[in-house]
Amino acid sequence: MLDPKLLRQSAADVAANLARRGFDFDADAYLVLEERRKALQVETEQLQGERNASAKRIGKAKAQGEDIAPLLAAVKDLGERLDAGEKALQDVQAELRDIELGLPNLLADDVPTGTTEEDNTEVRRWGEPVDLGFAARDHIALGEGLGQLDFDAASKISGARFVVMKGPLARLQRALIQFMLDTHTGEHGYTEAYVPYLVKSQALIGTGQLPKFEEDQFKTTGESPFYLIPTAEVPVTNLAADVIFDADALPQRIVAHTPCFRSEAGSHGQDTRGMIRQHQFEKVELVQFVAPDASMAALEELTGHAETILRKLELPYRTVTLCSGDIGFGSTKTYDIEVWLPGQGRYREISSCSNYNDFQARRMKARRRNPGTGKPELIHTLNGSGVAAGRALIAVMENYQREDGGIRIPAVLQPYMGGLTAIEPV
RNA sequence: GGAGAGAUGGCUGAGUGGUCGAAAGCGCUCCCCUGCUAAGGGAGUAAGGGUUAAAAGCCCUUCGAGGGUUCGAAUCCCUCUCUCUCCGCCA
Repeated sequence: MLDPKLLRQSAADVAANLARRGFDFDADAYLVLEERRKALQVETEQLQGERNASAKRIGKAKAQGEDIAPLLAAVKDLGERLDAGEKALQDVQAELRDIELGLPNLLADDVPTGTTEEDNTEVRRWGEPVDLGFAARDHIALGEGLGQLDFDAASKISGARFVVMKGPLARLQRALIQFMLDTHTGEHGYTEAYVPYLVKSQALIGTGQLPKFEEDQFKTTGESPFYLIPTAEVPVTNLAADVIFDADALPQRIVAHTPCFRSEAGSHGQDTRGMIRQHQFEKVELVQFVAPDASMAALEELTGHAETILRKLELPYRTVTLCSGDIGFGSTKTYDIEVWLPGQGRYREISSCSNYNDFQARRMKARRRNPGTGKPELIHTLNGSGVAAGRALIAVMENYQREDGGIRIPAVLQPYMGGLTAIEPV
């Protein structure tokens, strides 16, 4: 959510910024509504003040044994006027809130303007795509060739966009997850967290998936349904909801491994084969709570933490700044890390690292005490994949494949694989 | 799943219809005093919002959440959520 004060005072500037995203914010309509809110609120609060004053008067009169009948008569119609005013005010405020919850975050100045991923700008590249010396297979051919990746079995059980893994390949994903968690906790100062995978709607409102992206979520039935988390960002970031951190409590860095559930509404036809885009996948997520002036530096740092994983795995990657048309709803600036996939002959997203500044914090009332004034102020939140485990598995398979269909195990993963150095074809 | 108890400010904890945003203690901040010295005294100390260019001031809201009764609700009524205790069941 954007600062309502900013919306009131600089609606046109906000509209101009959001226009870079291709988002149309009707500033004039908002301001009209805002004027109405102002009038109604002033009026309603005045009536409330009257009610409070007269109630006090009646109380005093009664205590002194005076006749309160005339006082009661004087406030006879106050209740009705107050009810009407409060109702009208509530309606306008709800309308304003609906608009505000639907507004994306303001873009940082250095976010490139563009419309599609073609317009993202590369900021750095690490490693060189390896020349395998033979025709690279994709992860599907490799996994099925090993008999350890089974899309048919998954489809029988759950349908499209699921996978069953078996044997060393299943273990390899687990190894990747353990390796990532250990690296982030051991070397990058993150605290590991285990969190719920089912959350209330309020949590998704806090991080920005709701109300706008309802159709992307899986949810349970019932009167107050649970939502399946689309990313650990949701439960982890909401740890800061309604919290006022002590002045010296930030930054906080939290890492969590969770499965992620996405309906992939609107992505029909995209990546239908293989396990690039699944309804269920594993991810290690990095989240940071930082002081308001520290978030841009933290974004660089967090992106570096994710990159470290790929470097240790010796997977070639490039890092891009998402352009205004490709960046996510709540982010002010996002780096995507794209890993080289020989089977596809191109770089594919394996991590997305975003600075939300106070956008999520305002929605979930995540604050800290300002060290100077002692007053509460909104913190900044960041998150990034560190990294997507399913896609990391694909990357390892395709980059470490041998001509015979076997897969070498990256050195850093071997301890997690019981010393295994390769997955051998049968 | 059954029975019971509870939810108040950073914490402990009073408060069963009015002068209560809320006693007292602890903690914290500032000031003063000081060889009864890991002491004493004083003042301050919730959050959000409106009005304002901003501040001050003034006002509004909030005692788990929502609804109701009332001129007036922390206090009465209803619904819900959560926590704790006991029983049952269970990874």
